[in-house]
Amino acid sequence: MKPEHTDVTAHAPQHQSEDCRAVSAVLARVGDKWSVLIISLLGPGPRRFNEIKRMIGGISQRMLTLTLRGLERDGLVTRTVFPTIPPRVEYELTDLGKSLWQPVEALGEWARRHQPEIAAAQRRYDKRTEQG
Amino acid sequence: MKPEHTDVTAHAPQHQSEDCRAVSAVLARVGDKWSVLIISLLGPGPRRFNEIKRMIGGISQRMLTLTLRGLERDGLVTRTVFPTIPPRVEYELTDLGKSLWQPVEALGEWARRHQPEIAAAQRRYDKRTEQG
DNA sequence: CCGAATCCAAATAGATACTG
DNA sequence: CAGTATCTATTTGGATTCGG
Repeated sequence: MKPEHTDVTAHAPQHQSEDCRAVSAVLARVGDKWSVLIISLLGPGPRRFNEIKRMIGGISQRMLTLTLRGLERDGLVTRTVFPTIPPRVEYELTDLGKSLWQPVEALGEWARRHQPEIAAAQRRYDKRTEQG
Repeated sequence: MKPEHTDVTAHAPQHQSEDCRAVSAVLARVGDKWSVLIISLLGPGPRRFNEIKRMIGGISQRMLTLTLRGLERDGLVTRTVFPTIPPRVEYELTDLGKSLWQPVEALGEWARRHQPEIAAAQRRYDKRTEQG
């Protein structure tokens, strides 16, 4: 394992404004394959590990663990262990996570509305460029 | 090269709702390291290749080319070649791209506001977990 | 049930050199 | 100026096995 966590201030070395770097770094973190999806799922309330796994469907145990750890590290979700048998772990958005949920949903809304346009644009592009 | 372009409908095989998959796929595409940053930069108006490169600062020529191609394929930016010497190529948001610019800016706004909180959360987490 | 550890394949990103 | 080509390093992700 050892994800060797990245620092939100690390990325993008040179002439950028601080703002630009900060935005870029946060988005690089939150814009991985699963984070926004999980944040979106956690919006309505807390969820258990395998519950999230089932809802997403295409994620491996490993990636779910890694992604949740990352979100926890960023202060976006909390992880609560119930010492029962069998064990039970719940993940829930923090206040910070909830504040992120809103712009994420806005983006999700956009994606739902415009996904057909994007698919159409891709088909046009591919048709034009497949030896055209 | 050969990026072997991904289809927005490709991703996430199983039990998800169509919506969930669509959102996930669009976000996976747009949520790479540079796309949102470029969309953000292109909001105010068209830019030339090296202009974008300088503004971002930490991007390689190759990745800028690939990212712009992807955005063009998705119908989010247009690429206009001016047949002058030296050559000049301008990139500009399409209407679809402009409609995406708004939620992207919302996310950027969030990132700017909360970046210090995230950095702080990361420090706390790292301190707690560095052999704690 | 909720993970951690390990191994391995594939996708991604950077450096460099070259071209119209 | 705006790319393309190639080669390599790094990152990422899945499959599997193991443990509390």
